[in-house]
Amino acid sequence: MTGIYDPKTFQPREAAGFFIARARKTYILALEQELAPYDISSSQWAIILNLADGNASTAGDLCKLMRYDPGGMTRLIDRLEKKGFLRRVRTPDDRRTIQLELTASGKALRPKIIHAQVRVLNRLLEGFTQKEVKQLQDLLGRMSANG
Amino acid sequence: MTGIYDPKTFQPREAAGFFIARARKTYILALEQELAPYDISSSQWAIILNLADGNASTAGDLCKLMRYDPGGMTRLIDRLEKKGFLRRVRTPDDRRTIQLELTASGKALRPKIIHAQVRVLNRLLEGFTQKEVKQLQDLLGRMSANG
DNA sequence: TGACAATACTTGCTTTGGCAAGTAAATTGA
DNA sequence: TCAATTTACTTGCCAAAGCAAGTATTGTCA
Repeated sequence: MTGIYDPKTFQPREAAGFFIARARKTYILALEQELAPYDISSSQWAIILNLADGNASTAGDLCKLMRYDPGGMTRLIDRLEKKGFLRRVRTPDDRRTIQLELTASGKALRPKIIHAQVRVLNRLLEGFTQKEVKQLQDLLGRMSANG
Repeated sequence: MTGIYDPKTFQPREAAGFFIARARKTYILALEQELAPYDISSSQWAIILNLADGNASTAGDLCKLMRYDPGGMTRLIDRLEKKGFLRRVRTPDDRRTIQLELTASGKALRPKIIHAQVRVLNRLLEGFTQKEVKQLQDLLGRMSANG
């Protein structure tokens, strides 16, 4: 079975990798602008959301979920804690793990983040049909599944 | 005209932004593994390629092309120069700009990078038809164009 | 039980990447 | 012409992210 791309004719700036990287950068930059008023960066909002939605409750959970380095996660949480968006809570049953709890101001960020994402995505997906969005997500999902 | 996503029903981990970010991470991680033997990181190979292919010849060119910060670019170039993959060359006609020239070992990286990308992309795109790849690139291209 | 391994997080070191301020050279306009 | 602006790069500062080594706690099994 011959592959999609051939090294002899491969043009980096016309391959899927390039398009993905560029779309991601476009998305991140737009989202950062939307979130600037709330004092959270493009790496911090994902943590807020995952905690708010119950996808994770510890640093370890977040690392697995986001394929993120534990060292970096510790420091990200440090900054979010310092900003008052979450707090670390030790639990007696396992004194190694530290539960993360959003504060009131942390919880208040969720709707702001959701709205920012919706605004940005709806703008970037202007001219797309629902079917095309579904298709895009499906194609990207299949790529990730191959990884 | 109503948008693609609605804040009331929006689920971050099932939206296009999430799929793009995940696919990009999958791609970057796989590519980094392939390129590890050659001592270049995921931000350095793009510079080598763009210089090798004549898409850029100065730091400024690279910044525009990659939407990259000039400060970061200076230091990236520092490291690539220290590794011996390129050199800075002042030209008399405009003494502000600094031409970047790949060394022999820098040029030798191009085919390695191309092959690594092709290997990775062909693996991640396994099960895709040519048409689907084209479609993916088209959808992502339209997103970026909206940005 | 008690040594050893596994788990969960932290810290140090490095690269990456952005912002802002700074320097040097070239361009513009009164 | 020459002061002011623009351009091109550099430097300092910081957040982000990965690797490796370290600490504390829990789990395992001989």
